[in-house]
Amino acid sequence: MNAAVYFTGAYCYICVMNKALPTSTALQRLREAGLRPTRQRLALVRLLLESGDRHVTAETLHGEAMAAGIKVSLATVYNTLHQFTEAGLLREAVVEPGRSYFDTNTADHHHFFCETTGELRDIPAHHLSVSGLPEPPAGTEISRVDIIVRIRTDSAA
Amino acid sequence: MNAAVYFTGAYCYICVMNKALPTSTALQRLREAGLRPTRQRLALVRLLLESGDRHVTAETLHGEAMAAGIKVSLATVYNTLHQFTEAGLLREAVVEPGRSYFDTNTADHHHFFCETTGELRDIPAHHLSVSGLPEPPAGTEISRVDIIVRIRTDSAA
DNA sequence: GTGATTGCAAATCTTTTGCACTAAA
DNA sequence: TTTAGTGCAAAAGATTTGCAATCAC
Repeated sequence: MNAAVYFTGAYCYICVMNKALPTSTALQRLREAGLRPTRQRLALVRLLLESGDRHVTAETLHGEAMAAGIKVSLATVYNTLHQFTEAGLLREAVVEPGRSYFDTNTADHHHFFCETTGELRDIPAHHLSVSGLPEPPAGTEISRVDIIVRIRTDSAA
Repeated sequence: MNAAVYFTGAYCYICVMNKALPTSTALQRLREAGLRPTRQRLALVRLLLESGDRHVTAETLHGEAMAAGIKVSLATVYNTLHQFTEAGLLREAVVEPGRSYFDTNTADHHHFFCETTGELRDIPAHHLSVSGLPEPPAGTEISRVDIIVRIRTDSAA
């Protein structure tokens, strides 16, 4: 990788990269997904995957990118999140009307959603089991079962 | 109830009412909910509760009201749906980003959601059981568990 | 009458899209 | 080059809000 390529304007891309996912891994992920590794995608993959399971909205990820000095437009963040989701790098979680969360955990799992704070937390699928699921209506097949455990902070009077 | 009160302009409110929930029941529901029984609320309660379990969006309910000759603005439909939900007459179901469904079934239950058609169908809670639910994070309590079984029509090649 | 409710239109918020420009291969 | 990707600003939806007019009590 050529440092010069990533040194743009007022910020040093390398500094951001140092703390993030190794470039090789990020590149590999994009290649596997069949997505051209552009500067923006590379930066977003690293932000997303550098730490463990994460839940972001387009808005929050865009904010992080800005804070890290990465130049990327909100429209591109939206587009990229959807491309990543289609490519299987992310999963979309629908828990609130009017807001989409994207989840870096693509394994089978479920969620705690705190109605008070808006925080989303994973529940590994192996913790849970559902029984008594009725047959899906004729002519349809199950694509996924989502369980959302809605919680709220104890009402401390 | 005074018929004259419900005879407004170009349509006969009574005609609409004949096929719907008895007025007494609709009135009672609103009274129980502490909501002043206005013409619009009365009409919407009846549309919502006249038949069994229903799933509506503000848009679809507004369309039904229009078709039935009931004068009500979309903004009022939105406001009313939320008032009904707060009052426990309805439940909100979040299944798709960018669209809120309201469910006339307020009993404990879950959903099939068809990704192909957008159709929502109830699964009575007694059909299902979930085991292995982890303790909610400290300081929080569970308010509800939502299970969405996402289905799609068989991919007939 | 008096305060709650409604309608309308404008505002807000999230998300998508069109198109000229830029960058990867 | 050649084509994919990006940024911006405008558009598109869904939902909410402000305020004057209207309605229930």
